[in-house]
This record gives sequence, structure tokens and C-alpha cells, in this order.
Amino acid sequence: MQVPCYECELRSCGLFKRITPDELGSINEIKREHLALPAGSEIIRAGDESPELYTLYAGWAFRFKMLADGRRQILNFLLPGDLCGLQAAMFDAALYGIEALTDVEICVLPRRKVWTLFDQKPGLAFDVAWLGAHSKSLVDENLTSVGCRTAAERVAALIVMLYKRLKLLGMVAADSSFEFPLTQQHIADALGLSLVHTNKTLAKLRRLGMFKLAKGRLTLANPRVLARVALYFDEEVPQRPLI
Amino acid sequence: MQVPCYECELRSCGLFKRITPDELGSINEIKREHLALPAGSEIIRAGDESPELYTLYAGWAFRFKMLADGRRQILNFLLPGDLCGLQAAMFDAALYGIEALTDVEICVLPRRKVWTLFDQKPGLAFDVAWLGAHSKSLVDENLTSVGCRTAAERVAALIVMLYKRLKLLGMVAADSSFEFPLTQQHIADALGLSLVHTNKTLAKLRRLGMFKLAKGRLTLANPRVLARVALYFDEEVPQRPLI
DNA sequence: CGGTTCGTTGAAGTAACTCAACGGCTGTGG
DNA sequence: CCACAGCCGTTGAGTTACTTCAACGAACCG
Repeated sequence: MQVPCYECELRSCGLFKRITPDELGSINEIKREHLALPAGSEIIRAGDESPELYTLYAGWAFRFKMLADGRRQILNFLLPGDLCGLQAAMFDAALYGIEALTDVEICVLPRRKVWTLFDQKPGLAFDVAWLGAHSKSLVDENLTSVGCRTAAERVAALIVMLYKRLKLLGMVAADSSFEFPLTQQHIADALGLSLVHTNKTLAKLRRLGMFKLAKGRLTLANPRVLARVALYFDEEVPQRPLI
Repeated sequence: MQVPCYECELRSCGLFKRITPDELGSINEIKREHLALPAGSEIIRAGDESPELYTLYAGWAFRFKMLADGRRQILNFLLPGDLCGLQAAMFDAALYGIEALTDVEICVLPRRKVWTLFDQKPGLAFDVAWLGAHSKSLVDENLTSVGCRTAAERVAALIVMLYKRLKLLGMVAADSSFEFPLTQQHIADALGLSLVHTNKTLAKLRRLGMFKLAKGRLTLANPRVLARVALYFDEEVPQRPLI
């Protein structure tokens, strides 16, 4: 347990709802480990029963489903502060996989202890439910993209959504640039597009001057314009709580 | 409050986790009303702040998002026993709409009272979170359909999924037939297909003998075959709890 | 160096879309 | 009673957005 929850950097950036020192202490008590995993690791494997709940402390990950014939759908991307495997912990088997996109660090919370903690600190139960609902709203948004938007609109929507989330995390530089570790295959699998068409769509948006992409870093020309392309009904990302 | 929770028909069909009489009594206490609404009613309007949480007692509904230019994506369908507006109740504004597909009856639970109830009965908080997670898994499945499957596979997957859910509710007859109130426009909007193509795809599956559809009732020839068409990794729908 | 992964581009094919028209059914109002 | 409008489903024809196939260059690594 290298990093006590008291000193969690995620907490200090104002990301989480203020929780009582009492609650924080309880979380710290059940936190079992702080693990580092390399890019490509499977954090949760579909079909496994997962005895643990994780929070992503550093790095990127993604949640996905596979079809019987091997096609893959990326459901959403996970950023620091996100819970991994809430559903998996509530059901008996995970219905999806979670893979580390970059090197990651995760905090391990034993499932049983989390549930018993709820009995003592009901406020935390609300917060966990909140995080689950937030993550669901990301999937909703992605489904809307894949179901309704054209290829260019989907790419724009994905980038804008990541931009907004990273901005809340303080991971966007002053020039509107941020780390962008996705390969084009990831983007294709998230948006329900072929690899080739994803490439051509990205090229088109780049030629239009919507953004630059070099050395794993994406620089946005103008977030508002891109949001317009994505046809957003301008809804804001809600404020976030806990863990 | 015509129907006390004690006598709830949903409860009697073994659908929900056994909860203590004490918990049940608490739910009954905060239940405010039992409302009947005609088909087409908006149960939740996107953008509204919703002071209430509902449970769908009878009838069908659907949750959807609209794009700026009017395109609609149906996120998932709601059946008796499902919660309406959990996300909406946790955030300050609903990010989606919910519309009654048939005439419906809903139980009204004032939002504030639900949260305070959690403090007294933490077990219920877990159950609500469970229901939220379950609903999310439906969206995951739908996203996988829209992102990965062909039109015929999507239609098959949708029908199989509804069949499985209705079966758990005891709403499937001995001949594998069930009420099917969706118009082709609903199916199209849920699957990210055009109306015309949805029609042609349905016709094709019908010609192949996968199912019959007449007078708002769908009869499945063989659920297993349809599941095969949908390319399911045979995952079972988990057992359900509460409210 | 050769192997691997990732990005790029051209060309040909197809699944799904749009447009358009029509038939059946239901409810409404003269 | 018929006339008419509105909704839903159906079908044909032409178009397009996206897919698949194939090949190649750049970067990275053992």
C-alpha cells in the first residue's frame, strides 16, 4: 500500500466530492494493494468471477465485449479515477473485459469488504452508484454515436468527449493538447468502423484543421468547432464524486 | 396508493431478491403514487431535473437520446420491474428521455426519500446499484450489436434479448410467443438502421422462418437458432433483485 | 538485419441509405 | 354511410457511405 488514500493525487485535484475524513479512513482501510500493470494487461477477463473491485489510479484502459466470431466492440474508455469492474463485482461473472491501454496503476478493493463498508457508511454506496451511473452515461453517448452519427461525426464526438473528461482531470495542456495513446484500431473498434475508414476519416478531419496528432499527443484547434461537428446538444459533464 | 408493495404482483413471480419484511415496509412507506399513463407519454424529458424515481409496474417504455438535428437513438427498452430515471435522479438534469411505448403504470418514489432510505437500509442501496448495473449491461449489449453486427444479426439479437427478459418475467407463452408492441421505427432507432432496411431485414428473417409476427404478437420458431444467428457468446441473464 | 506493429493510400465491392410510391387499417367528421 | 387523413408496413430503384482487399512506408525491437 504505497499510496495511502489520504495522499491520493486524484483527490487533491478537486475531482471528488468532499467526503468526510471518517469515510476516507474507511476506504483507506479496505484498500488492499496498489498495483502497476504494463500496457496490454487484462485487468478483467470476460467470464471470470471477479473477487475485486479496482479504481484506475493512473493510465488509460478500455472496457470491451467480443462476439462469437472475434469481432470486438470497445464500450468505453477508462481514465484515472474511474472504477473498473463494478458490474463484474455485482454479478457472478464479468460480461465484458477490461484491458490496460497504457501502463496503468490500480488500487485494489476486495469486493466483500466494499459491500460490508456500505452498511457502515451508506454515503459511500450512493457515491459508488453515482460513479456507475456516470460510466453508463458514457456508454449511452457512445451508443448514440455509433447508432446515429456519420464516421466524421463519431470521431469528432469521441475526441470531444475525451477532451472534456481529461480537462476535468487537469490532463489538458494550455494549448488544448493532451496525451492520446489510442491506436486507430482502438478508435475503429470503439466507433464501429473499419480500420481503413477510420484512417481516412481521421485524415480528413486533420486536413480540415480540426486537430493535429503527433507522437502520441493530440492538439485541438478549437474544441467548440469540433463539438459542433459532433452535433452535440450542449450538455455539460456533471461534477464528480468519490473513491 | 392503490397497490401496496406487499401485494405487488411483480414481487410474487419470484423476480426479486428476497428482501426483509422490514425493508419492504420501508419501500412501501416512501412510495407516493401509482400512476397510469397512456402510450406515448414522456415519463422523463431530457434536460429536466427529475425530483422522482419511478419503477415501471406494467407496460413497456424506452430510454432514448436525440441528436441536435433530430436523429433519435433508443438506448434500451424498459419492462415491468425496471427502474426509470436512476441516472436522472442522481445527476441534476436527465441526459436522456423516457417514453411510454404502451399504456403503462408506474410507481412513484420521491428522490430525496430514496436517498435517506439508503442511510437506514444500506442493503437497498446495493440493490438499486445492482439494478443500475443490470440496465447498463443491456446498453452494453445493444452497443455491441450496433457496432459489430450486421442488420440481420442485430434484429436477431434484439428479439432474443427481449425474449430472455420477458421469459424471466413470465410474459412468454408456452408456444414461445409474446406481446410485441414495437413499431418498425422503434426497432430501427434502437438498432441504428433505417426504417426501410429494418423492414426488409425483418421480412427476410420471417421468410427464413425465424419467427412470425401478427397482431402485435411475436412467435419464435426456435430461440436457440435465433441466438445462433445473433452470434451470442452464450451468457445468461443474471438473477435479479429488488424494488 | 528481418519481423512486427502501426499508419497510409488506391481500387473494387456491398450493405445499408434515400427517395418514392402504394396498400391496409383506424379513427374522425360531414 | 362514405370521404379523408394519418399511421404503419411493404416494395422497387438508384445512390452512397463504408467495407474489404491489397500493397507499401516508417518506426521500433530483438
